[in-house]
Amino acid sequence: MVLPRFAVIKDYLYQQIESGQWLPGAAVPSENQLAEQFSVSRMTARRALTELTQVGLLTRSQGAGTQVAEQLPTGALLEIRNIADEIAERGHQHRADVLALNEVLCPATIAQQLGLVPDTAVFFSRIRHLEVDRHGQATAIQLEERYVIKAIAPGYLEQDFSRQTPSAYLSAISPLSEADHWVEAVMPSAAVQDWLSLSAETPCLKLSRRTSSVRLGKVKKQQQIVNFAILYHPGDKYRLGGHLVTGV
Amino acid sequence: MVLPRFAVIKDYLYQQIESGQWLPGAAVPSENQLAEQFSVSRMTARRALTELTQVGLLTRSQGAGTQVAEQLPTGALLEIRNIADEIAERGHQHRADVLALNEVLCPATIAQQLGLVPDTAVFFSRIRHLEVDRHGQATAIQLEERYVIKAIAPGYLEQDFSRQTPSAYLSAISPLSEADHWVEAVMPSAAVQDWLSLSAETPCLKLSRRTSSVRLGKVKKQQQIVNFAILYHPGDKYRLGGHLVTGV
DNA sequence: AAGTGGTCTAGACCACTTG
DNA sequence: AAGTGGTCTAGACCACTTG
Repeated sequence: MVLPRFAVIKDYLYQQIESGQWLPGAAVPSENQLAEQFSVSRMTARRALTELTQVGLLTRSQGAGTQVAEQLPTGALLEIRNIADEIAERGHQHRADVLALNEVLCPATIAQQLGLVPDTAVFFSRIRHLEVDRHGQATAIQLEERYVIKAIAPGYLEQDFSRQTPSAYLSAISPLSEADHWVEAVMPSAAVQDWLSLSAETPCLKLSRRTSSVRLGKVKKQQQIVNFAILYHPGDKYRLGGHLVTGV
Repeated sequence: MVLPRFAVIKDYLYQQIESGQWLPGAAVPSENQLAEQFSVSRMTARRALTELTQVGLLTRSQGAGTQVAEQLPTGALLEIRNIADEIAERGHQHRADVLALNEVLCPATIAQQLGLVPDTAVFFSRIRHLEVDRHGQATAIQLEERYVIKAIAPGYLEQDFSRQTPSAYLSAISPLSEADHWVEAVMPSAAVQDWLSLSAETPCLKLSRRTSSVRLGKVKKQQQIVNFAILYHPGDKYRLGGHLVTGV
């Protein structure tokens, strides 16, 4: 197995750091030093340094040099999957019941998230997502409540969300987006219990998400809040899973 | 504001995709075509393509060309922060009470996570993390139960975990690591209620994490499971927050 | 056979930080 | 003033996919 030259240098740097030979904050050889040491061009040495910087192992600054990054295991990441994909991956069927799809006056708490004044008219959808197994047994695993800025998706109320999820529809409309989200453990309200067929003692995983559409300008980034969604999951039937480098 | 040439090309490609002019799966101009179109060298055009590929906007394959990536908003990410950092960021004090620090015979459920046979001896720690505000008011926000492979950290039982978190200690010992984790909503057991001073009706956010130490070999990656941790958080006093591109 | 992306070179000029 | 990283060029050779 022949590694490209830049990969050989990456390996070398990686080993020095992983083994603890180079501690966080330590100076790393410069592009020119590595180029000479490995008999490659500066561009090749540079590539090794750049790629390790991109994954967070090194920090670089013009004029000052390259260092081993501080505090590698700062934060781990949890992946939030699309509910329909997740179900499909388990080889099960996804079914969506549209419980509500209308225009509402935005409650104050939601208005705050959307950057609107309370009682502004917004589109609202409430959808129950069910997982149907091979025997036809259906289990409710997510209740989705979504508030959408009207101007963003004028045709929202005309969609058939039992066929395409609101998420898929909105993605198609504003392809690239940015999201803030957070997770809490809550006891379900009587209404949520009813919609998800839960007992009063089952806690829920509540995922809140605010999405913005992003447009990269020449100078600055323009953001436009698109929607706010609250996703409830039965605590005993759903997990948010993840996998990523770093974190103990 | 003068953008570097590769950034101008990135902007152009980004706009084509963001505006929907180029749909997922569509062919993107080749390196040579872009080089000519923007009057730059192939390496510069290549850089624009490479960087957009790294963030997942494009897919490339040797011989076949470059395409707009399918299913951009596939999964969002949630960041899991280190509890001590999080508290410090809010300008509060972190306090850790070591409730247990000893050697135990590994319960079957934990053994399965660690890849051990049940009843193997492992190190165990149970720590209560508290947030102390400006008025000296302390609130328990995390109960950490951790099972550590003995060979990985022989000195584990001698550490003072009220001063340095187990996470920080283990990071120092095996600098680079990889983790699987998942989040659930659960009702706390009587013991957990007691340790976190919770009422019986408060649900908990339960974060489970299995960490492996990783060594990149020339040919394959070697993994070594390091520890398994369960972190309980009061549902009404704690949120897992995140922010990242993609996802509606 | 022609075109694509992947690797690599030996130069260049620049902005920046450091002694 | 010397060294660093950031950008860029005009070439080269290669493995690979496609008509």
